[in-house]
Amino acid sequence: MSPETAPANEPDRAPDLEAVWQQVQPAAARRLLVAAAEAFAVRGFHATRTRDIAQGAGMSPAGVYVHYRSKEELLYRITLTGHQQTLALIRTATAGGAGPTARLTAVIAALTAWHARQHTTTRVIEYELHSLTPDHHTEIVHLRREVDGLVRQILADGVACGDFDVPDVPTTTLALLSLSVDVARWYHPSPRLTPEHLGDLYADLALRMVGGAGSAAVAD
Amino acid sequence: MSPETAPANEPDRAPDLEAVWQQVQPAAARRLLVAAAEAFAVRGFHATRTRDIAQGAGMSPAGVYVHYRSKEELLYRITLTGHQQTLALIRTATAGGAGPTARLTAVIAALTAWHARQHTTTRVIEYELHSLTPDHHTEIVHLRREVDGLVRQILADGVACGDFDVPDVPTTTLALLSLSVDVARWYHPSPRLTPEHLGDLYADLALRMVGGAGSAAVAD
DNA sequence: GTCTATACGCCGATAGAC
DNA sequence: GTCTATCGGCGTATAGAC
Repeated sequence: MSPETAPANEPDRAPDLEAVWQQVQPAAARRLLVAAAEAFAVRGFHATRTRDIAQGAGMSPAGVYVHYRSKEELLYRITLTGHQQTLALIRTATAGGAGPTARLTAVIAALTAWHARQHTTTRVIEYELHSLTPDHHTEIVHLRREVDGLVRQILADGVACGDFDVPDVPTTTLALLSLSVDVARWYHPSPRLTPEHLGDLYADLALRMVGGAGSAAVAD
Repeated sequence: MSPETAPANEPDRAPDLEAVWQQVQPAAARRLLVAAAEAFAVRGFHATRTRDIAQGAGMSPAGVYVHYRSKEELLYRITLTGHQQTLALIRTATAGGAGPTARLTAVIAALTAWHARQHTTTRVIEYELHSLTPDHHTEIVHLRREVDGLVRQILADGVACGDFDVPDVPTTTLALLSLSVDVARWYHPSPRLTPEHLGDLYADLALRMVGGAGSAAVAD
């Protein structure tokens, strides 16, 4: 392989997508994960053939089973890692003991930008859950409950100290998470609407939704 | 079939789901549509076997092809009718020449309640688009653009007359539609959270998001 | 670890009787 | 219009050489 051309089995991919799986070793296992995530995101789990994944990773069909026991295990690894990263993201954004307003805007901005920048990965982890085995599905649902609990706590704190005005905390929590999650469904990269810009817009919308300070632009 | 028992090929279904397809004739074609919508919603298009659909409609596997040319045609009919009903819903809610505030709350309440009550159907029409043939997919995307345009116009009108404060109309339109669409993903029937109640809650959230009157609770 | 070749079951769709 | 029977093809996963 000459230095001026990329190897044939390393397709030219968005660097962001590779970055998510950087720590996966060996390289062949990582290429398979990335290829699987791309295929699952575009076609869905059941419409993706193991041949698609192998070809995307520059391998023969049989090569998949050296690194993973089944197609479902690929989905599981993607989904598990994705949810762990989502949780880490939220915990980072809420750390430091800031007030509810700062925590809410930080979380929504980060979560939204993550769903936009990694829309390929997040499309899989948000919309292909039902293709997991029952055991794996149960495990992921537990992680999703943690996500819900962390955001709900911010709203509860904001209501308790009077910063927020929220008639129905559980449903508003769902609505806020809905906004960010659904970004994975429709977002495509655009110079007009970068992940960071969208994150800021959505953080502002979130603040308005909870009746927080800065949301009363109309009252001026 | 005795009068006190339901016929074996008419499973005990939510009446709401039957109501959506009431006008489809003959009855066998309707039963197939309903069975397909249920199966597609739970398992997804590619994980659903024609045998599942036939069994759900109380027919043999071959019976499907008397009424539909392919499994994809079933998905297409469900998706097309669903989008037509969505558009009709929005047009009804915006009719009458009311102001932007009344139109927005009516549309969001109706759209949200529709996604909740018909979460089985809407889960299919919102999340299985990618399994349509290219031609059918293109046709549906046109209908979706109409939906987007109708909601965007409400926001534009509200901004023009000063009722709304929206920094980015296209993105806020997407966010509002996101909220309602995503209901199809997570909603399940609950006495605490009826479709109508959720619709009212979301209409209030929508008004806050656009900085409309009644959203400035914090400013008092 | 990667390949070629293939086993084996499943699925969409059709044939043809009634 | 519905059935029984079945075709042809595809797709996951494995066997075994290198």
